[in-house]
Amino acid sequence: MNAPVSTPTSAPALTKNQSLVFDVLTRSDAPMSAYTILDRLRDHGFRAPLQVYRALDKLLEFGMVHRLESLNAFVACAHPESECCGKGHGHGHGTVAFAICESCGHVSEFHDHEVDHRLGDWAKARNFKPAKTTIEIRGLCGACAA
Amino acid sequence: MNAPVSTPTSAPALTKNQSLVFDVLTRSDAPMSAYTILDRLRDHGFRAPLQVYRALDKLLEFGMVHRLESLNAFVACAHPESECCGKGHGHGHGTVAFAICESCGHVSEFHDHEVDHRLGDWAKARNFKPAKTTIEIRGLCGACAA
DNA sequence: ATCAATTGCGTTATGCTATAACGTGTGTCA
DNA sequence: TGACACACGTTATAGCATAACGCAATTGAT
Repeated sequence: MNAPVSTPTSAPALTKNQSLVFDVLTRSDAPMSAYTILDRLRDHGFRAPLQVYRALDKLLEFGMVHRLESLNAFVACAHPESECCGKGHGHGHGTVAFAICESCGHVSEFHDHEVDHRLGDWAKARNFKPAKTTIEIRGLCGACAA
Repeated sequence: MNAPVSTPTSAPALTKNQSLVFDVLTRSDAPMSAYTILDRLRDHGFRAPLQVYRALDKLLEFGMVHRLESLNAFVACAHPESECCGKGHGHGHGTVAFAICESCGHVSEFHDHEVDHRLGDWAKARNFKPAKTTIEIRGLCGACAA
């Protein structure tokens, strides 16, 4: 009863908890902390942080959700589906960057090949093997800076 | 008695607590959490986290210490003193990037003009006003990847 | 000189973020 | 059918960070 339910889509099948967490994040305009997600899902039977963290772990693994390190919060991935520069396997993009507005909370997700390459070159020159790269710009978005 | 003590150097004068925290970070090979710093300084009279956090806030403000967002930890700034590309005011560098080895914990701090520019251009094109940019690459350093 | 503003400090209490450790149920597949 | 993998639920605990109080010392304008 707790196994993932297969769907007609190409995306990985999500379990009930994973779907609930993903839906909440998708509907949100701003990043959400795990505990805020938990509160949103109390009516759906969520009682403990682990239920959220376990779902988030899987969603992160699937590339459907990103963690914002400077905020200790999470956002649904903004890439529609099959964006540019897949890494070969199914899910998609390479390193992604975020611009986070400290006034309205809005987050813009973007990708820059050149930045990716420069960081990759730096690593290669030093035999550093990157596993995960975080790029987050905090500041004021156009609307709030006006 | 708690005021900063002036020194013959050009760096900002540090208070006793600030010096203690900075010294501990400087001597460390790896990033340290605030609570680890606290434990190292119990013998010097530190009793509470706030003593550490307050010192860290100032050191961050002075640009003498960096916070690693993906680790919730802190490192002393590796820039000797007057590196390239100061931002006009005294303390120094623009955006800095970190390569963090997940095996040995070593952190390399570096700067890349090109990356800076690309991210700056992205922001400018969207009227986004950057306040602070975080770039952290986690992976395996040359020594550990071998 | 003196008073107000500022800054650093110490303490207690609290809140937010994340994981350990245990046991249950279910689907898969040899 | 039994071993395995995986999702789940629960309780407890660990780790990171700040609020709110009050005191001491320095600064600097009057």
